Amino acid sequence: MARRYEQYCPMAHALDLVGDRWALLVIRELMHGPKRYTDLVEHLPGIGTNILAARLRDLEGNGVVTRRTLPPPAASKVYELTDYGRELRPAMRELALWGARSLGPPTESDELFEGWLANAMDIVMAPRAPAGRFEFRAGPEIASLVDGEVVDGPIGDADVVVEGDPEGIYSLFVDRCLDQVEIRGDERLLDALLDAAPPRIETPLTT
Amino acid sequence: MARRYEQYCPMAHALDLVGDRWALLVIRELMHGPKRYTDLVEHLPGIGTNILAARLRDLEGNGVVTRRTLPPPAASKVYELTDYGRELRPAMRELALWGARSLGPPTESDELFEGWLANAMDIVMAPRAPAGRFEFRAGPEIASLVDGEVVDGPIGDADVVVEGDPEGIYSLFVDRCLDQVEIRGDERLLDALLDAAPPRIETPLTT
DNA sequence: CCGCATCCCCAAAGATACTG
DNA sequence: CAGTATCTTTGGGGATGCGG
Repeated sequence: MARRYEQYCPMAHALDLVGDRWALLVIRELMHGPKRYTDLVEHLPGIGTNILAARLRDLEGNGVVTRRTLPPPAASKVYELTDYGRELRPAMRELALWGARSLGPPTESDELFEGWLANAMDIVMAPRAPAGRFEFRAGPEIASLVDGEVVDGPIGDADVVVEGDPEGIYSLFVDRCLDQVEIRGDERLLDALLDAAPPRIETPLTT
Repeated sequence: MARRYEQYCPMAHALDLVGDRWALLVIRELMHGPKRYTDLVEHLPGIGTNILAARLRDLEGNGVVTRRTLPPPAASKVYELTDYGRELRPAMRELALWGARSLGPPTESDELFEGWLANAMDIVMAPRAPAGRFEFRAGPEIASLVDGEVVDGPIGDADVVVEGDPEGIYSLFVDRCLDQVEIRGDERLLDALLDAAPPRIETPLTT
């Protein structure tokens, strides 16, 4: 674990627990539910295996993550968040909302790892989404929102289906631009979703 | 600046901007208003001067901080948050609230730097505080809350004055324990403050 | 004094190979 | 599959220097 700040400050203490590099991204992955070591490696492009092992050790020691062995015959180990770890969701949501304001559309160098769409929807839109069945498709990536719950993959009986490339989805979420995506179904309900969970892009990118 | 994550994720992007070690603590200091380089060094015990310079450079490049030269005759340089930087407040508040739940009372090794009380009050209590004039004293450290605004130092005409040592203040804020502090004035108003902005300590420390 | 830059050292991160 | 071992690189911590 990285060195502690040793200041009597709630935020410094929070950073002692989850402020190390990669820690919050590991937690982001575990927000969807328990995952195996290898699953984590796949969803965290660029992380070294030793780093992941170290982070999981630290987070476990800090009471944020627990290690569990699945009952036989599966018998593989999974990592999952503790109750305390799950309570990070509001903080992560605010941080993600803040980041979204200067994120911009995906570029060449951005890794569009499996699950990016579900991740973004879960943390940015899910908490305030209206009731309804939404399905979003960005190339191979498909994620749905059912009454405020994010579901990986397609759903049947969707009220709205949105299809486009990552840039199109971005322009929809951030700029409310409907031109670069194909929309089938209840457009008003989609408007309600965009109204309820706006990424609130107010600040231009400065750099 | 540390290496970027290069993932298309709003949170990963936020961490690219303010996820480096010390960055959020620098921003915490600037939340109260512009500060000079040396003021920052004093309030961030343990930071290397080169690290602080690097962080300020990075944050400036990321559009979170600006550098300004005061008009003569002062002519000294100050750093202050941009509008975008100030918008980090909700994220920092949530993170601090989360951290507060496992912070515990101050220990020997915790540095009780100047301003810790005002900091904690500002980020944890100010956003939901009821109208009223509160003054808190923990040894040499005095901070006040006037209608939801944190003010350094004592105020005249306070509705409530609370006096105690850091442990006592902690037990008041976190455990609602009134025994270790001396309270003068309107106890009901103090109750309202504690109700409105509870640190919500629900999870026991696991380590 | 203020605002850094430089230097040295070590700990953590990255990359890769390998093992129970 | 789930990590450990090993090596290299990079950034942080601490002290000091130095121009404005």
